[in-house]
Amino acid sequence: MAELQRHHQSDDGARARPDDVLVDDKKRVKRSISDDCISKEEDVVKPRHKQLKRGRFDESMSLETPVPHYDGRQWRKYGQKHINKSKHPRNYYRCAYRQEQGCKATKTVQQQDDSTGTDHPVMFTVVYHDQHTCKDNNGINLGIDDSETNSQSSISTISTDPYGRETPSLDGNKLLDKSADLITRNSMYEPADMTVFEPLDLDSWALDAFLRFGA
DNA sequence: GCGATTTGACCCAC
DNA sequence: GTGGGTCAAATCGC
Repeated sequence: MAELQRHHQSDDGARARPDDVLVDDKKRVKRSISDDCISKEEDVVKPRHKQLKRGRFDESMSLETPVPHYDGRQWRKYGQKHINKSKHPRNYYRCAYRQEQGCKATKTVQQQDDSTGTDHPVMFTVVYHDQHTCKDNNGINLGIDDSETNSQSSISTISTDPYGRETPSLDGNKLLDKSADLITRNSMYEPADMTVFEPLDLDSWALDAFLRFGA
């Protein structure tokens, strides 16, 4: 179904973009300009954010979950990338409150290659980077620092459990809704077999996610 | 119309 | 040189 929709969309997209060539041309022009006059362009166009790559993150935690989106946070997708030797693309999400509150939390979600069989629920590897420094809409700090009480409060505030179908009390939780919904439907009655790969250096944010999935 | 998502390009670490 | 994380314009959907 999702596949059909995707095809449908891409078909639509192909049809609905009579100016594809134009767009490409624009991009090409833009690129060639920047190639030709790099320094000049950089003066005019706002400089690209410094892109820090590997080793950027001080903290990260990975886990396997059939419901990568139900972690009680609001995430905004900012990228998708096909990863070498991996069947499925990796999706990149950052905290929805990044702009408002400067929350640096990000996560990557990648479907596992061997999870496409009918016997097992679709499993995703979710890697969380950095910690939430944001507060949710209720002004409750979803971030870390005070570990126990904080994780408690966030759990009680956002009683999210894919199996209980209680989602965060954010009516505008459109973020990630469709895919999350799909994924959840696919797997909501399956046991969540969670594996934490890293030593459990559980800050509350990690603990929060961990508890949420019924570790 | 606005906000979210998609997607190709860019850029840096390895 | 390659892989992978991020950006940002274009597009989509409500």
